[in-house]
Amino acid sequence: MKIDPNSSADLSVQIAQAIKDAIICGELIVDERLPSEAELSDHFQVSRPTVREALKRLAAQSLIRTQRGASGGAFVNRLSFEDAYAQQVTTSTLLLSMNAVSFDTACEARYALERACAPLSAQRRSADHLATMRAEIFRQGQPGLTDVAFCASDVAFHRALVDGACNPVLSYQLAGAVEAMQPLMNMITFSARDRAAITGLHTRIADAIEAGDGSAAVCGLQDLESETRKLAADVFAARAKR
Amino acid sequence: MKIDPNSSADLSVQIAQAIKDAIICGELIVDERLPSEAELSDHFQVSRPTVREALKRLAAQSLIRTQRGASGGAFVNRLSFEDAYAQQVTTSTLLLSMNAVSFDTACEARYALERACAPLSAQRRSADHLATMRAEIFRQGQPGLTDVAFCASDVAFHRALVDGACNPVLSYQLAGAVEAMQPLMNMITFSARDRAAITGLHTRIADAIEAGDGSAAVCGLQDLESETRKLAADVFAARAKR
DNA sequence: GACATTTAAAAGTCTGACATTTAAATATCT
DNA sequence: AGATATTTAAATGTCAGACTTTTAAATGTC
Repeated sequence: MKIDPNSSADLSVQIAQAIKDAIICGELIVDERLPSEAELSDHFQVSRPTVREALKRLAAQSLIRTQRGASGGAFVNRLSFEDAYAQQVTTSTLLLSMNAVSFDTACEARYALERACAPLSAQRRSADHLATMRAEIFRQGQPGLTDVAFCASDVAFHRALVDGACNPVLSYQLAGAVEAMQPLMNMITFSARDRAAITGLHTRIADAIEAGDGSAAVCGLQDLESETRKLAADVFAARAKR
Repeated sequence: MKIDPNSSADLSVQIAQAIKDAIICGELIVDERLPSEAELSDHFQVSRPTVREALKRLAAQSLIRTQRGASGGAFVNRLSFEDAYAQQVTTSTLLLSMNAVSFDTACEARYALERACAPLSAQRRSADHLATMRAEIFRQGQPGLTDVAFCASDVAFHRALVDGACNPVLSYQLAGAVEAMQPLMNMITFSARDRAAITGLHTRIADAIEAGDGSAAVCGLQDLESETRKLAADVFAARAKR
């Protein structure tokens, strides 16, 4: 682990990168303890605050965790699926909100990816996944449900569908696509009729998953995509007219 | 933007979270300048190094950028697709390498997602995307190509396929799935015969994309997945025997 | 052997200072 | 007057050293 004293980049950036590289190339392995801040500042010939800034950068990416007290220090963190999932969701959400991504573009991506999961989910879903889907469908039919709660339930339904594929990598990759749509969906007001249409399609999809019929599930998702996009188009058109 | 003085969490974590929340909820908008470090430390009643650690955490996630000099400071950063893409790739790569994800699991996820892009790509790909695919196929046939270079070319081919869908959200979401496979693929040694089989399938896929035949491309990807998994299984079996 | 106490190591925080960068204000020259 | 050089001030980047808090391990006591 070395830094280039002639580089114009900030020291804390260089140090963070050096440690990150060491982790990526396997020089530092999971749960291994990094040298203490004092030792690092000595090694890189910088002050402790500078080392600390570098470590905070890594901590922000869940690459390390720190522990206080005797035998504490910074440890290489095993990046868990949960951590990666959470990162993926916030990054995707911000990406969409900051780049004026159209509803259609995001929607297309989401459903294209979900359709990829459907056949696997139809084959492998556990009873639990199916139960979650049914429970969310039931919730969506409840009167007095707010639009925000309806959208949240929608996301939960789709998440169960994706998780049904029993492939954690797939679940992780889909996290952003599914959850980042929620803020966009929240901009829509759902009439009772819209909700019924959506819930009906959800039922169709759940039935297909239950029957192990992947292609039927794909068709259901296809129709749900059309329905969602039509709905959004109507809402935006009405809003533009006003 | 407030922090809870009774919380047990580190101050820099709390401050970073407070600013992050302000960005997510739109209280701070893109390119807006945050208060100076001195003002922030005054506002939160903490020292400047503590504020700086918080800012470094945010900078690590590309949520802010800092600029030195007069009229410098920290600015809310527009999260670009490039930044998000890079983050996604490193996170996915680390996730796979640190969690002993099986080759099959990662492979399944990758090809399932790619098949989702194929029909869109067949419809929308530009001449440029197609040219890239052809060029990579040509490169893969060159004698004397190292295994690592072969894998890199493979990734470039698939990236062009995905980008052909002309949906930046899709490209971003696929980044991790496609690129994170590279280290896993690099563990395989490709015989001349293996390479020919893969390159042949690539040609089949490119032909289908060129013809605008989405389902043929999906079939090609299906076969490529089988081929890849078979190949990997053979390599691992041979290695286990030794 | 079980429990309480001490101790030391490490991260977390603070204060205050200095260095460096950079844009804007000011001064100077043509 | 306008262009160019200089100064200035504000902001981040860096440093040094001290103090606080947490925590596990060593030590001591019953």
